[in-house]
Amino acid sequence: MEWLVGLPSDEELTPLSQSLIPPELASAFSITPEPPRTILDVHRASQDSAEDPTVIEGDESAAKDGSGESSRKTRHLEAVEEADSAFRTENSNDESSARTHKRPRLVWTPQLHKRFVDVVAHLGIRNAVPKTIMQLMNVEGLTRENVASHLQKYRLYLKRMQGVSIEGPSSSDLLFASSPVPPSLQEASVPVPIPYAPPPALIPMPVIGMAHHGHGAPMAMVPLNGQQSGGAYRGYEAHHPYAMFGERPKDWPRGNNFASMVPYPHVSPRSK
DNA sequence: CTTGGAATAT
DNA sequence: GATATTCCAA
Repeated sequence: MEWLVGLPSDEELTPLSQSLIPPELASAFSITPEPPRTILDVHRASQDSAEDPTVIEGDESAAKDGSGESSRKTRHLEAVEEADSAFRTENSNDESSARTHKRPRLVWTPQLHKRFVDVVAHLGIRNAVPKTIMQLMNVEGLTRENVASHLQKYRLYLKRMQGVSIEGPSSSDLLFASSPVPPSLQEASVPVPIPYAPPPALIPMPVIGMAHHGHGAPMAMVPLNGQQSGGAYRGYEAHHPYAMFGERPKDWPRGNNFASMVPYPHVSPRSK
């Protein structure tokens, strides 16, 4: 197991599912355009690409399946796989024609959120708007409103952070804490290569195949020692894969003096 | 006609 | 709480 030492952690590894060849470039060379990854693909790849050695070695701990598997290299994916798709399995009826039918509720898994944060960070808050973020994330099925909604919440999270800096990440901040945003939300208007989706530029940059090692089994991660004793940590087991956003600050812009905000910039007389 | 985003709804 | 949807002004 010594060989594990020094290997990049899961977070440090190059995110999978990044298009190595820009669409334009691909088409120019008659290369079959690489289809955008499905959220499910991302996850599958994440877990499947390389089972965590520590887990493969007959360590059943990861397979909290509990369905009594014998000592074997259990592909604890069957159970997980389905349950882990970002979109909740809805009606098996595939009649849905993109329109006319509402999509299943999106689940912002750590993987997805990671991409989101990366993109936002690379864009800089100024340019980080739903549409752009969505495009750069390059995840099939992801809609603008999906991103918009998440972004809205993400901003709230950021706001809370700058407020009280000396505040240990609460148990529920796990997800966000795992993919911290560059404290200086500097904008990178200058194209810092965003792995996930190549910008519409035709600049053939040398691309070398990179074998990404897989992904460990961070899923089993659990709030470190102690934490909040009282609050039972149900986490993904009961509800969501991870707690994304932390709890709200004890007291925030309630009737307090936050002069910067205007009473009602939005509301207008509904005279129609 | 499209998009960002706060407010609201589920 | 997490996401979705509504709604209006840019």
